[in-house]
Amino acid sequence: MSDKRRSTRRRRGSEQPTLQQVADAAGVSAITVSRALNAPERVNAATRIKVLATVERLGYVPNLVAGSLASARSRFIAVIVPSLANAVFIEVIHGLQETFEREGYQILLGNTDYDIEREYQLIRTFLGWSCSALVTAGLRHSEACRSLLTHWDKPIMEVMELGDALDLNVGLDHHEAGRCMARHLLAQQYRSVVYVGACLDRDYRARMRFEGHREVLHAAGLEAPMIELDQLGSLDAGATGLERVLSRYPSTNAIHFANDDLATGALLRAQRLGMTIPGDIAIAGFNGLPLGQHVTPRLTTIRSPRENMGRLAAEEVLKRLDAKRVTRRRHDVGFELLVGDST
Amino acid sequence: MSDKRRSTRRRRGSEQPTLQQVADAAGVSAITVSRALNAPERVNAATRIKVLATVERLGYVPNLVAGSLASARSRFIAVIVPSLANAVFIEVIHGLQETFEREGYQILLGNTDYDIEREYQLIRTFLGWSCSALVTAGLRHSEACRSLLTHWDKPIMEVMELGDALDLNVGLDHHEAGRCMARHLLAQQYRSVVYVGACLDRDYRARMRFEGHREVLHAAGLEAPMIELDQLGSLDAGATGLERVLSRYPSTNAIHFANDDLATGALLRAQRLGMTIPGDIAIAGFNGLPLGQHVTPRLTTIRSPRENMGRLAAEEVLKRLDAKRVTRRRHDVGFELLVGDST
DNA sequence: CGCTATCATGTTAGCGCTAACATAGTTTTA
DNA sequence: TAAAACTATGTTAGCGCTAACATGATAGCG
Repeated sequence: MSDKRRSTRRRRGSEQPTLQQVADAAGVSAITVSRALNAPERVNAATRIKVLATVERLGYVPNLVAGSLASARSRFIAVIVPSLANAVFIEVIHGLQETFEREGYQILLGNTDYDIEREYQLIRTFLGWSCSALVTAGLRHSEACRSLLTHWDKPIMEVMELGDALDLNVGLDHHEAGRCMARHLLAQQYRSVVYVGACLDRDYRARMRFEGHREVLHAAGLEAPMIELDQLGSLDAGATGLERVLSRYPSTNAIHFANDDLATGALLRAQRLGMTIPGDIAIAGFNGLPLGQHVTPRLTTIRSPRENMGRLAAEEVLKRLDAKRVTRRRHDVGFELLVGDST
Repeated sequence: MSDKRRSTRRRRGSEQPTLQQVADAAGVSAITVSRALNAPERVNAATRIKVLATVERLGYVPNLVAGSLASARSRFIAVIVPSLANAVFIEVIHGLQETFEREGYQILLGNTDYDIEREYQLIRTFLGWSCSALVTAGLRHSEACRSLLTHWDKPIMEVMELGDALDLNVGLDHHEAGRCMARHLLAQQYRSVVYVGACLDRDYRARMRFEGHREVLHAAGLEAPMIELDQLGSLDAGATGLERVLSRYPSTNAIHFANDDLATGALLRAQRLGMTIPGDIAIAGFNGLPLGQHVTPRLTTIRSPRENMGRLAAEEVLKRLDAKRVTRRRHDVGFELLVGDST
């Protein structure tokens, strides 16, 4: 029970060298190696070169877990999206990833499948990873989630939509987008317009667009019928949507779809059925995905700056992380009506 | 310099309670709280309930970084793909994510943009996070990357293609897929067939398919011209591809595209140009994306079981992590020729 | 030439958690 | 009924790294 009581009872998964071993091999202290790697300017050039050579020689890979624990911060950014099936989120993620990776941050990606409870679970887990910031899609969260986040002191970025955000906000006004398309359809003299969406309780931004749409139609003294599909945005669902409109509202002359996937699915189905667009029926979408611009007739839609939204969101978060500089909290990335030949 | 020399000099970002605080509040030791959370069956039911109630009451969120350091393993799975722009990888990721998340693993997603050096960098970083396993797309890696990985003792899964893998392998035979489609085109009596791909040096699986294709055409005594685009799979690139074929090989009667995006882009462009498919020109793709099945004529393509591939890969990795059970190392998920109306 | 300022590096003490061993209480077994 | 086996919980010692402070060397200054 003397000094002999050494501590050999330790695991050690692989035989990865540690910082200390690099330090010993280089003839410096551990902290110098740490600094040579993480804050090179704080180390004399000659020492730095010697240390980095040793790092190379031993094949040292820093244990980021240990580093994060010691410094109480990781270079993780939690990113939470409601779906991976939708190209929109992929592009936003892409914009985020590019920008964050350039600064050495790693994205932790979570997918809620449009389930607000799942968001809470994911956020809990992510907080446990000492993320440097959180980027999440949307402004609606569960109560538990809100209270968790209000006690959190790192940047929180809510993207996609605009409104009363917890912290930072980059997005666009979905009500206004819905109004915009409805006005366009009315201006084109369509009077019998159906809105078709999918799972609007979960994809509530699509519902917001519907509300804008309905407002405009009501203001013009028109009905605003709506059909809700139970399969989230897909070409298949769009085809189903078209058929349902045709059987339920046969006199319809325009369909306003909640997104481009649905709209394109409907457009392709209509063509397969031998219908003329926009002669027999006009079709409009939302998102401005490339697909809609490749079909003939080109789809009338609303383009949202998706990758840009990701990039801007990342930049704003980075600004905050850098200097805690006070930045504008809300950024409206806007949208653009893209008039194709389908309306 | 007596006992007074207490350690108050510690940061502590947010006022998150620690395991110890939960333990104190619940009147047990820290390890009991740890067990109540991570191995509930090792704690008496009454104690467990008491502890979990305290956890709830204090809003305790486990510090996963500390846990990972102490246990030398994180519940991270590194996943590396060459692109997010391609729906194929999204679907594989989806399959992986679903399966891994169910078992409480978190995916660390890396995107190489088809750059093999970038893969090495990403893997280095990911190893630093003590990932439990690595899933990467493809069998080709840089030398540095190979040597890094051969010294790593956790499961490595290479997906998408089949062959001489480092460890586990789930994929399909791209040479054979190329051959399969070429045989189909020959069987349909097309004799002047061009292969169109994009960035085949980076997307080398597309090149493998081309090689299979060429093999079959040569065996039939035919030329196998190829056009390489410099923009990765997109509808736009496909349209360009079509135009380039028409101008360079005007007598072509079938185009074998490296993937469905290209093929569909070409098909839609052909239609816009007023061409008949397959009358004027036949078009074939690869992947079996839904899009290709919604256009008219339906695209002839090869369906790969994408989500399945992700799911199977994840399951095999999990088996390994669970029990180190010896599993089959190589799984051929196969593919299926989907004869549409475009050939 | 003593004083402070700056630079380069080192020492110490944890970050919050869990593995491994230790201990006490309870049940089983021969 | 004592030893063995199991159950429930605790104690101890780090995991590998970095923050904060400490130290020593050199430079700058009037």
